[in-house]
Amino acid sequence: MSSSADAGRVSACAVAVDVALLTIRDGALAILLVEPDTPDLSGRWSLPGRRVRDDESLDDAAHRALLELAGIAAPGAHLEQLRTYGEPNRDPHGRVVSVAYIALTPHPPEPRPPAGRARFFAVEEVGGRELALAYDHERIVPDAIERARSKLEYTPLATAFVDEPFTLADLRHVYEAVWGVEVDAANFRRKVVSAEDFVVETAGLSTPGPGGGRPAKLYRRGTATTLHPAMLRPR
Amino acid sequence: MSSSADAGRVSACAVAVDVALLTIRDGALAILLVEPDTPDLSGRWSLPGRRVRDDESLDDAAHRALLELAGIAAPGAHLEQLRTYGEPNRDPHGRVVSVAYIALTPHPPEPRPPAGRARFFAVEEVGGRELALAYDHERIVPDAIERARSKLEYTPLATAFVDEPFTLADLRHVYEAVWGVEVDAANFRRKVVSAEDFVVETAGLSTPGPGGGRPAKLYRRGTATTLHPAMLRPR
DNA sequence: TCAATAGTGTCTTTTAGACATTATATG
DNA sequence: CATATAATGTCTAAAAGACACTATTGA
Repeated sequence: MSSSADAGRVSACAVAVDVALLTIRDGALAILLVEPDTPDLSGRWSLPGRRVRDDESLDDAAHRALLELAGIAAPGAHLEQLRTYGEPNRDPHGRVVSVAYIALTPHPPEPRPPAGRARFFAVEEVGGRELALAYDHERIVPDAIERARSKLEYTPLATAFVDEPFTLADLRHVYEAVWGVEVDAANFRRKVVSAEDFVVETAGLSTPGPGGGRPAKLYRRGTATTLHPAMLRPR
Repeated sequence: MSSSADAGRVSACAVAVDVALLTIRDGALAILLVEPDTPDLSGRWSLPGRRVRDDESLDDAAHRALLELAGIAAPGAHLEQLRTYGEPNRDPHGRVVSVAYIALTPHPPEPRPPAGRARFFAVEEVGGRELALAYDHERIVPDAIERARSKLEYTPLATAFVDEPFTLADLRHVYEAVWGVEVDAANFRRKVVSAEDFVVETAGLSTPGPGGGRPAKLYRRGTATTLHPAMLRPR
């Protein structure tokens, strides 16, 4: 919007970003949380967040939050806005409007926080009572999880959780981990290969595990941005 | 996020809201634009936007922008965040982070701007060259339109464009206006009534127009938040 | 009556889902 | 050989879409 016209009661108002970094760990959806070493927060874990600098884009601030608070450089991770949380009293330190992001990455990059602690939690643990989150992150985290779950339905975003090249079993395990349900391998295969440009077949084959098994074809990400038809989760 | 820890190059940084108010006008999707009376913007139209006050929620600021810049009080309108636009140089007056909203309302409420001009444009006109938008609103407007189009698919949001009670023809005209396609009345009816809690039938009947015609059953909004199955637009 | 609009029936195609069968690897 | 995993085939049910048909109004 413009400026000049409306003076009003507009004063210092901070803009921050909070990042929900999601990954697949031990077959389950996991989220990165940090424990600030500041004494005033009674050991509550929170999403990594930083104030946005004057010369920095919101996306850049999100990457910086991951780097400075968890030691994670994830330049290739999928990063997208979740929504902006701006209730006047959401932060006890003053008015802070926070742009929340979700970031998706394959495998857990090991957190190396310069201060405090940082680790991945299975999302199942986060809902419980024993893990209290700071600020309004109790609201942001479920929003982030639901966003990931629903975007797997109508976008090819599941591929952001696997390294290339990948097998269709790898991709299916992503859906199973994020949705928390079993997916029929045969029907899954048909839907993935029939959805236009979701994945592209390579010439390679996977090497079977120690117990044997037929080698699987290897695939790479396709160019699609939405899935036709969608991969709907069971209702 | 927190505060105290990171000082950095964080300074004055304004937060604003911009609102894309969408409605159905003359059978087409229309958007509200305002023409600021400030001389420095060379007559470019823009979305109504306001800076967010210290004591005000983002949603409240969105309503205030509609009221102060277009004279439209739409307390019942559907209001939801679109996304936040925060590139460092998006506003020539300085760093302004803008939380964009979409608002959906039945019929065009007549704009009565206290200053400048405000009117609805069919969204088809906005893409053209003769209507230049200020700031980065050229990006926000297509995002808003696409959001409305896709939300009609998997949410009952079409009902936000009609007054209650409404006929299924009214609702179908919303889909046709927003998507810009014709929708088969028979199949549309079947899908709407079979989608759980999309609409609820009332006892009333509509009064036919001057040319006659069978009176239509009247419906109200149901309680669903998502549609099962979805109302997919033609590909 | 006719024109106009609402609502139902029916048929075909597409998609989803359950589950059996075949293919190719290891030990 | 048995076991494990990948890939295909088959059948049924659900949903989408085209379109004919019936129902109820005004003129």
